[in-house]
Amino acid sequence: MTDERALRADARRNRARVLEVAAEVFATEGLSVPVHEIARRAGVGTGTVSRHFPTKEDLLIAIMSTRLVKLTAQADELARREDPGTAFFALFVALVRAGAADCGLAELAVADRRLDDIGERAGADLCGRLQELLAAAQKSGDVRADVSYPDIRALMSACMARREDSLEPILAVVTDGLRRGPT
Amino acid sequence: MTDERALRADARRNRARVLEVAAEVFATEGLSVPVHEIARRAGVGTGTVSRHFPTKEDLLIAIMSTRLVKLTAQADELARREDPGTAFFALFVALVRAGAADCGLAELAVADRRLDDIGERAGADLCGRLQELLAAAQKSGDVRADVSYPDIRALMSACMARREDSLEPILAVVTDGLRRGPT
DNA sequence: AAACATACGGGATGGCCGTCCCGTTTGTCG
DNA sequence: CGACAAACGGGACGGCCATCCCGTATGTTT
Repeated sequence: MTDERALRADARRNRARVLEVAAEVFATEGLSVPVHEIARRAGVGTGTVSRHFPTKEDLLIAIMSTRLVKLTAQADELARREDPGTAFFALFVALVRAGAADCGLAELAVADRRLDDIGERAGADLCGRLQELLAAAQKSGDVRADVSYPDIRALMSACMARREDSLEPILAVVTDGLRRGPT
Repeated sequence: MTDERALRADARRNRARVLEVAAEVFATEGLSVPVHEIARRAGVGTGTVSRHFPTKEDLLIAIMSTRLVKLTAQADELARREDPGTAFFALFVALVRAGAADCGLAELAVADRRLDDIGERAGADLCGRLQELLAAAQKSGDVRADVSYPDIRALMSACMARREDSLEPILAVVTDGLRRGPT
Protein backbone atom coordinates (compact mmCIF):
# COMPACT_ATOMS: atom_id res chain seq x y z
CA MET A 1 0.00 0.00 0.00
CA THR A 2 2.43 2.62 1.21
CA ASP A 3 5.20 1.86 -1.28
CA GLU A 4 6.78 -0.93 0.71
CA ARG A 5 8.75 -1.60 -2.45
CA ALA A 6 10.83 1.49 -1.86
CA LEU A 7 12.24 0.27 1.46
CA ARG A 8 15.81 -0.93 1.48
CA ALA A 9 16.48 -4.29 3.09
CA ASP A 10 18.23 -2.93 6.19
CA ALA A 11 15.54 -0.32 6.60
CA ARG A 12 12.87 -2.96 6.58
CA ARG A 13 14.76 -4.97 9.17
CA ASN A 14 15.30 -1.97 11.43
CA ARG A 15 11.70 -0.93 11.17
CA ALA A 16 10.55 -4.38 12.20
CA ARG A 17 13.02 -4.51 15.05
CA VAL A 18 11.90 -1.12 16.36
CA LEU A 19 8.27 -2.20 16.24
CA GLU A 20 9.08 -5.41 18.04
CA VAL A 21 11.10 -3.74 20.78
CA ALA A 22 8.65 -0.88 21.21
CA ALA A 23 5.73 -3.27 21.53
CA GLU A 24 7.48 -5.15 24.28
CA VAL A 25 8.71 -2.08 26.11
CA PHE A 26 5.34 -0.32 26.00
CA ALA A 27 3.70 -3.52 27.18
CA THR A 28 5.96 -4.02 30.15
CA GLU A 29 6.83 -0.47 31.16
CA GLY A 30 4.07 1.70 29.82
CA LEU A 31 3.91 4.53 27.33
CA SER A 32 6.16 6.95 29.18
CA VAL A 33 9.35 5.16 28.14
CA PRO A 34 11.44 7.66 26.16
CA VAL A 35 11.80 7.08 22.44
CA HIS A 36 15.52 7.35 23.02
CA GLU A 37 15.35 4.25 25.22
CA ILE A 38 13.47 2.25 22.61
CA ALA A 39 16.10 3.16 20.03
CA ARG A 40 18.86 2.13 22.41
CA ARG A 41 17.34 -1.26 23.11
CA ALA A 42 16.67 -1.85 19.45
CA GLY A 43 20.30 -1.09 18.72
CA VAL A 44 19.55 1.82 16.38
CA GLY A 45 19.90 5.59 16.56
CA THR A 46 17.03 7.85 17.51
CA GLY A 47 17.06 9.20 13.98
CA THR A 48 16.21 5.79 12.62
CA VAL A 49 13.19 5.53 14.86
CA SER A 50 11.89 8.94 14.04
CA ARG A 51 12.38 8.47 10.31
CA HIS A 52 10.18 5.40 10.31
CA PHE A 53 7.77 6.89 12.84
CA PRO A 54 8.03 10.68 12.75
CA THR A 55 6.19 10.93 16.04
CA LYS A 56 5.96 8.82 19.13
CA GLU A 57 2.24 8.76 18.51
CA ASP A 58 2.87 7.28 15.06
CA LEU A 59 4.88 4.49 16.62
CA LEU A 60 2.10 3.85 19.08
CA ILE A 61 -0.48 3.75 16.31
CA ALA A 62 1.60 1.30 14.30
CA ILE A 63 1.71 -1.03 17.30
CA MET A 64 -1.84 -0.71 18.54
CA SER A 65 -4.02 -0.30 15.49
CA THR A 66 -3.83 -3.87 14.20
CA ARG A 67 -4.58 -5.11 17.66
CA LEU A 68 -7.54 -2.79 17.97
CA VAL A 69 -8.84 -3.86 14.60
CA LYS A 70 -8.65 -7.51 15.67
CA LEU A 71 -10.54 -6.76 18.86
CA THR A 72 -13.16 -4.90 16.86
CA ALA A 73 -13.58 -7.90 14.59
CA GLN A 74 -13.94 -10.07 17.65
CA ALA A 75 -16.62 -7.71 18.92
CA ASP A 76 -18.54 -8.02 15.66
CA GLU A 77 -18.21 -11.78 15.76
CA LEU A 78 -19.62 -11.83 19.27
CA ALA A 79 -22.44 -9.49 18.40
CA ARG A 80 -23.46 -11.78 15.58
CA ARG A 81 -23.21 -15.15 17.31
CA GLU A 82 -24.22 -14.54 20.89
CA ASP A 83 -27.10 -13.09 22.79
CA PRO A 84 -26.56 -9.49 23.94
CA GLY A 85 -25.56 -10.29 27.53
CA THR A 86 -23.08 -12.99 26.61
CA ALA A 87 -21.60 -10.86 23.86
CA PHE A 88 -21.18 -7.80 26.06
CA PHE A 89 -19.53 -9.64 28.90
CA ALA A 90 -17.30 -11.62 26.56
CA LEU A 91 -16.05 -8.43 24.95
CA PHE A 92 -15.61 -6.76 28.31
CA VAL A 93 -13.51 -9.63 29.59
CA ALA A 94 -11.50 -9.84 26.38
CA LEU A 95 -10.65 -6.15 26.58
CA VAL A 96 -9.71 -6.41 30.23
CA ARG A 97 -7.43 -9.37 29.55
CA ALA A 98 -5.80 -7.52 26.69
CA GLY A 99 -5.16 -4.51 28.91
CA ALA A 100 -3.97 -6.55 31.85
CA ALA A 101 -1.36 -8.15 29.63
CA ASP A 102 -0.16 -4.83 28.23
CA CYS A 103 0.52 -1.73 30.35
CA GLY A 104 0.54 0.47 27.29
CA LEU A 105 -2.88 -0.64 26.18
CA ALA A 106 -4.20 -0.18 29.69
CA GLU A 107 -2.87 3.38 29.73
CA LEU A 108 -4.61 4.07 26.46
CA ALA A 109 -7.84 2.72 27.86
CA VAL A 110 -7.77 5.18 30.75
CA ALA A 111 -7.49 8.27 28.56
CA ASP A 112 -10.49 8.00 26.25
CA ARG A 113 -9.29 10.93 24.18
CA ARG A 114 -6.21 9.07 23.00
CA LEU A 115 -7.84 5.73 22.43
CA ASP A 116 -10.45 7.36 20.26
CA ASP A 117 -7.82 8.91 18.02
CA ILE A 118 -5.53 5.91 17.64
CA GLY A 119 -5.07 4.27 14.27
CA GLU A 120 -7.37 6.16 11.99
CA ARG A 121 -10.24 5.70 14.37
CA ALA A 122 -9.64 2.00 15.03
CA GLY A 123 -9.94 2.90 18.68
CA ALA A 124 -13.16 4.79 18.16
CA ASP A 125 -14.60 1.85 16.24
CA LEU A 126 -13.87 -0.48 19.10
CA CYS A 127 -15.36 1.94 21.62
CA GLY A 128 -18.43 2.18 19.44
CA ARG A 129 -18.87 -1.60 19.40
CA LEU A 130 -18.58 -1.75 23.16
CA GLN A 131 -21.15 0.98 23.48
CA GLU A 132 -23.55 -0.81 21.16
CA LEU A 133 -23.18 -4.11 22.98
CA LEU A 134 -23.76 -2.32 26.27
CA ALA A 135 -26.96 -0.76 24.97
CA ALA A 136 -28.17 -4.11 23.65
CA ALA A 137 -27.33 -5.93 26.88
CA GLN A 138 -29.18 -3.31 28.87
CA LYS A 139 -32.19 -3.56 26.60
CA SER A 140 -32.31 -7.31 27.06
CA GLY A 141 -31.99 -6.90 30.81
CA ASP A 142 -28.61 -8.63 31.09
CA VAL A 143 -26.87 -5.50 32.38
CA ARG A 144 -28.37 -3.15 34.94
CA ALA A 145 -30.00 -0.23 33.20
CA ASP A 146 -28.55 2.61 35.21
CA VAL A 147 -24.90 2.23 34.30
CA SER A 148 -23.51 4.43 31.56
CA TYR A 149 -20.77 3.88 29.04
CA PRO A 150 -18.28 5.98 31.05
CA ASP A 151 -19.02 3.76 34.04
CA ILE A 152 -18.05 0.76 31.94
CA ARG A 153 -14.87 2.47 30.83
CA ALA A 154 -13.91 3.23 34.41
CA LEU A 155 -14.60 -0.31 35.56
CA MET A 156 -12.67 -1.71 32.62
CA SER A 157 -9.66 0.43 33.43
CA ALA A 158 -9.79 -0.66 37.05
CA CYS A 159 -9.67 -4.31 36.05
CA MET A 160 -6.84 -3.64 33.61
CA ALA A 161 -4.82 -2.19 36.46
CA ARG A 162 -4.45 -5.66 37.94
CA ARG A 163 -2.04 -8.13 36.41
CA GLU A 164 -3.10 -11.13 34.36
CA ASP A 165 -2.79 -13.63 37.18
CA SER A 166 -4.96 -11.66 39.60
CA LEU A 167 -7.87 -10.88 37.35
CA GLU A 168 -10.47 -13.39 38.44
CA PRO A 169 -11.68 -11.86 41.71
CA ILE A 170 -12.03 -8.31 40.43
CA LEU A 171 -13.62 -9.50 37.21
CA ALA A 172 -16.11 -11.50 39.24
CA VAL A 173 -16.94 -8.47 41.39
CA VAL A 174 -17.51 -6.24 38.40
CA THR A 175 -19.43 -8.65 36.22
CA ASP A 176 -21.63 -9.73 39.13
CA GLY A 177 -22.24 -6.11 40.01
CA LEU A 178 -23.16 -5.23 36.44
CA ARG A 179 -25.74 -7.99 36.23
CA ARG A 180 -27.75 -6.97 39.26
CA GLY A 181 -30.83 -4.82 38.77
CA PRO A 182 -30.85 -1.24 40.06
CA THR A 183 -31.50 -1.08 43.82
CA MET B 1 4.90 24.27 66.19
CA THR B 2 7.20 25.18 63.38
CA ASP B 3 7.98 28.71 64.58
CA GLU B 4 4.93 30.34 63.10
CA ARG B 5 5.98 33.32 65.16
CA ALA B 6 8.82 34.03 62.78
CA LEU B 7 6.53 34.55 59.77
CA ARG B 8 5.97 38.11 58.68
CA ALA B 9 2.36 39.18 58.15
CA ASP B 10 2.54 39.40 54.36
CA ALA B 11 4.33 36.08 54.24
CA ARG B 12 1.58 34.45 56.23
CA ARG B 13 -1.02 35.92 53.90
CA ASN B 14 0.79 34.78 50.79
CA ARG B 15 1.32 31.32 52.15
CA ALA B 16 -2.36 30.97 52.91
CA ARG B 17 -3.34 32.31 49.50
CA VAL B 18 -1.03 29.89 47.73
CA LEU B 19 -2.46 26.98 49.70
CA GLU B 20 -5.96 28.07 48.89
CA VAL B 21 -5.33 28.51 45.18
CA ALA B 22 -3.30 25.33 44.89
CA ALA B 23 -5.99 23.32 46.62
CA GLU B 24 -8.59 24.55 44.18
CA VAL B 25 -6.43 24.14 41.10
CA PHE B 26 -5.30 20.65 42.04
CA ALA B 27 -8.88 19.73 42.78
CA THR B 28 -10.27 20.95 39.48
CA GLU B 29 -7.38 20.35 37.08
CA GLY B 30 -5.25 17.66 38.66
CA LEU B 31 -1.70 17.49 39.90
CA SER B 32 0.00 18.19 36.60
CA VAL B 33 -0.70 21.91 36.75
CA PRO B 34 2.67 23.72 36.73
CA VAL B 35 3.75 25.42 39.94
CA HIS B 36 4.28 28.49 37.81
CA GLU B 37 0.58 28.52 37.03
CA ILE B 38 -0.41 28.28 40.67
CA ALA B 39 1.86 31.21 41.47
CA ARG B 40 0.35 33.23 38.66
CA ARG B 41 -3.21 32.63 39.81
CA ALA B 42 -2.30 33.37 43.39
CA GLY B 43 -0.79 36.66 42.25
CA VAL B 44 2.67 35.90 43.59
CA GLY B 45 6.04 35.03 42.06
CA THR B 46 7.25 31.49 41.69
CA GLY B 47 9.95 32.24 44.21
CA THR B 48 7.35 32.92 46.86
CA VAL B 49 5.74 29.56 46.28
CA SER B 50 8.97 27.64 46.38
CA ARG B 51 10.20 29.44 49.49
CA HIS B 52 7.12 28.36 51.44
CA PHE B 53 7.05 24.95 49.78
CA PRO B 54 10.52 24.08 48.49
CA THR B 55 9.08 21.29 46.40
CA LYS B 56 5.84 20.70 44.57
CA GLU B 57 5.52 17.58 46.66
CA ASP B 58 5.75 19.70 49.82
CA LEU B 59 2.88 21.81 48.59
CA LEU B 60 0.86 18.72 47.86
CA ILE B 61 1.56 17.34 51.31
CA ALA B 62 0.51 20.57 52.95
CA ILE B 63 -2.81 20.40 51.15
CA MET B 64 -3.56 16.73 51.47
CA SER B 65 -2.26 15.65 54.82
CA THR B 66 -4.90 17.29 57.02
CA ARG B 67 -7.55 15.87 54.79
CA LEU B 68 -6.04 12.41 55.01
CA VAL B 69 -5.80 12.67 58.76
CA LYS B 70 -9.48 13.56 58.94
CA LEU B 71 -10.43 10.61 56.78
CA THR B 72 -8.31 8.35 58.97
CA ALA B 73 -10.12 9.60 62.05
CA GLN B 74 -13.39 8.93 60.30
CA ALA B 75 -12.19 5.40 59.57
CA ASP B 76 -11.40 4.83 63.25
CA GLU B 77 -14.77 6.19 64.24
CA LEU B 78 -16.48 3.80 61.85
CA ALA B 79 -14.42 0.86 63.02
CA ARG B 80 -15.46 1.56 66.59
CA ARG B 81 -19.15 2.21 66.10
CA GLU B 82 -20.25 -0.05 63.28
CA ASP B 83 -20.14 -3.69 62.36
CA PRO B 84 -17.32 -4.64 60.00
CA GLY B 85 -19.37 -4.68 56.81
CA THR B 86 -21.05 -1.36 57.43
CA ALA B 87 -17.79 0.24 58.46
CA PHE B 88 -15.90 -1.01 55.43
CA PHE B 89 -18.49 0.10 52.94
CA ALA B 90 -18.96 3.44 54.64
CA LEU B 91 -15.25 4.16 54.46
CA PHE B 92 -15.08 2.97 50.87
CA VAL B 93 -17.89 5.29 49.85
CA ALA B 94 -16.46 8.20 51.81
CA LEU B 95 -13.10 7.81 50.09
CA VAL B 96 -14.71 7.55 46.69
CA ARG B 97 -16.74 10.68 47.29
CA ALA B 98 -13.67 12.55 48.43
CA GLY B 99 -11.79 11.52 45.31
CA ALA B 100 -14.67 12.23 42.97
CA ALA B 101 -14.79 15.76 44.31
CA ASP B 102 -11.07 16.31 43.89
CA CYS B 103 -9.09 15.32 40.81
CA GLY B 104 -5.82 15.67 42.68
CA LEU B 105 -6.85 13.30 45.41
CA ALA B 106 -8.09 10.83 42.82
CA GLU B 107 -4.73 10.96 41.07
CA LEU B 108 -2.99 10.26 44.33
CA ALA B 109 -5.24 7.30 44.94
CA VAL B 110 -4.25 5.70 41.66
CA ALA B 111 -0.52 5.75 42.40
CA ASP B 112 -0.23 3.89 45.69
CA ARG B 113 3.45 4.74 45.98
CA ARG B 114 2.71 8.44 46.32
CA LEU B 115 -0.30 8.15 48.57
CA ASP B 116 1.68 6.03 50.98
CA ASP B 117 4.39 8.65 51.27
CA ILE B 118 2.20 11.70 51.62
CA GLY B 119 2.18 13.73 54.79
CA GLU B 120 4.48 11.87 57.10
CA ARG B 121 2.67 8.64 56.42
CA ALA B 122 -0.82 10.05 56.83
CA GLY B 123 -1.58 8.33 53.55
CA ALA B 124 -0.13 5.05 54.72
CA ASP B 125 -2.20 5.26 57.91
CA LEU B 126 -5.38 5.67 55.93
CA CYS B 127 -4.47 2.81 53.62
CA GLY B 128 -3.79 0.67 56.66
CA ARG B 129 -7.23 1.40 58.10
CA LEU B 130 -8.89 0.50 54.85
CA GLN B 131 -6.95 -2.73 54.75
CA GLU B 132 -7.94 -3.60 58.31
CA LEU B 133 -11.59 -2.88 57.67
CA LEU B 134 -11.45 -5.00 54.55
CA ALA B 135 -9.99 -7.92 56.45
CA ALA B 136 -12.62 -7.58 59.18
CA ALA B 137 -15.45 -7.35 56.68
CA GLN B 138 -14.21 -10.43 54.89
CA LYS B 139 -13.92 -12.34 58.15
CA SER B 140 -17.49 -11.48 59.02
CA GLY B 141 -18.64 -12.52 55.56
CA ASP B 142 -19.81 -9.06 54.49
CA VAL B 143 -17.29 -8.85 51.65
CA ARG B 144 -16.43 -11.72 49.37
CA ALA B 145 -13.34 -13.47 50.56
CA ASP B 146 -11.39 -13.67 47.32
CA VAL B 147 -10.86 -9.96 46.70
CA SER B 148 -7.54 -8.48 47.74
CA TYR B 149 -6.60 -5.03 48.92
CA PRO B 150 -5.18 -4.07 45.50
CA ASP B 151 -8.52 -5.06 43.99
CA ILE B 152 -10.19 -2.62 46.35
CA ARG B 153 -7.73 0.10 45.42
CA ALA B 154 -8.39 -0.43 41.73
CA LEU B 155 -12.15 -0.37 42.19
CA MET B 156 -11.90 2.73 44.36
CA SER B 157 -9.89 4.55 41.72
CA ALA B 158 -12.39 3.57 39.06
CA CYS B 159 -15.24 5.09 41.05
CA MET B 160 -13.20 8.23 41.71
CA ALA B 161 -12.80 8.69 37.99
CA ARG B 162 -16.46 9.55 37.72
CA ARG B 163 -17.71 12.94 38.82
CA GLU B 164 -19.71 13.54 41.97
CA ASP B 165 -23.07 13.64 40.26
CA SER B 166 -22.60 10.34 38.44
CA LEU B 167 -21.42 8.20 41.31
CA GLU B 168 -24.49 6.26 42.29
CA PRO B 169 -24.64 3.66 39.50
CA ILE B 170 -20.98 2.71 39.58
CA LEU B 171 -20.95 2.68 43.37
CA ALA B 172 -23.95 0.38 43.33
CA VAL B 173 -22.24 -1.97 40.87
CA VAL B 174 -19.08 -2.16 42.91
CA THR B 175 -20.62 -2.47 46.35
CA ASP B 176 -23.11 -5.08 45.15
CA GLY B 177 -20.32 -6.99 43.47
CA LEU B 178 -18.18 -6.90 46.59
CA ARG B 179 -20.95 -8.33 48.76
CA ARG B 180 -21.57 -11.45 46.68
CA GLY B 181 -19.86 -14.68 47.66
CA PRO B 182 -17.23 -16.16 45.35
CA THR B 183 -18.86 -18.01 42.46
C1' DA C 1 11.90 57.69 61.00
C1' DA C 2 15.92 54.90 60.39
C1' DA C 3 17.86 50.48 60.05
C1' DC C 4 17.57 45.76 59.71
C1' DA C 5 15.77 41.41 58.72
C1' DT C 6 12.51 39.17 56.14
C1' DA C 7 10.13 38.25 52.04
C1' DC C 8 9.26 39.25 47.23
C1' DG C 9 9.47 38.64 42.02
C1' DG C 10 10.85 36.63 38.18
C1' DG C 11 14.87 35.50 35.49
C1' DA C 12 18.50 31.96 35.33
C1' DT C 13 19.65 27.14 35.56
C1' DG C 14 19.45 22.36 34.64
C1' DG C 15 17.08 18.06 33.50
C1' DC C 16 14.15 15.56 30.50
C1' DC C 17 12.34 14.47 26.17
C1' DG C 18 10.53 14.57 21.38
C1' DT C 19 11.86 15.98 16.89
C1' DC C 20 14.91 17.50 13.23
C1' DC C 21 19.08 17.74 10.65
C1' DC C 22 23.32 16.59 8.34
C1' DG C 23 27.79 14.43 7.62
C1' DT C 24 28.77 9.58 7.04
C1' DT C 25 27.89 4.81 5.86
C1' DT C 26 25.86 1.14 3.26
C1' DG C 27 22.81 -1.34 0.24
C1' DT C 28 21.55 -1.50 -4.67
C1' DC C 29 21.75 -1.50 -9.55
C1' DG C 30 23.96 -0.79 -13.96
C1' DC D 1 33.36 -2.35 -9.49
C1' DG D 2 31.69 2.28 -9.38
C1' DA D 3 28.27 5.65 -8.49
C1' DC D 4 24.14 7.12 -6.52
C1' DA D 5 20.27 7.11 -3.72
C1' DA D 6 18.65 5.52 0.61
C1' DA D 7 19.27 5.00 5.34
C1' DC D 8 22.03 5.52 9.49
C1' DG D 9 23.59 7.64 14.01
C1' DG D 10 23.59 10.72 17.33
C1' DG D 11 24.23 15.55 18.26
C1' DA D 12 21.60 19.99 18.11
C1' DC D 13 17.47 22.32 19.05
C1' DG D 14 13.43 23.80 21.38
C1' DG D 15 9.72 23.33 24.72
C1' DC D 16 8.30 22.40 29.27
C1' DC D 17 8.88 22.52 34.06
C1' DA D 18 10.75 22.41 38.94
C1' DT D 19 14.03 24.63 41.64
C1' DC D 20 17.40 28.14 42.97
C1' DC D 21 19.26 32.66 43.41
C1' DC D 22 19.81 37.58 44.09
C1' DG D 23 18.85 42.45 43.59
C1' DT D 24 14.85 44.97 45.25
C1' DA D 25 10.95 46.08 48.09
C1' DT D 26 8.46 46.00 52.38
C1' DG D 27 7.14 44.87 57.07
C1' DT D 28 8.94 45.42 61.84
C1' DT D 29 11.20 47.14 65.75
C1' DT D 30 13.28 50.68 68.52
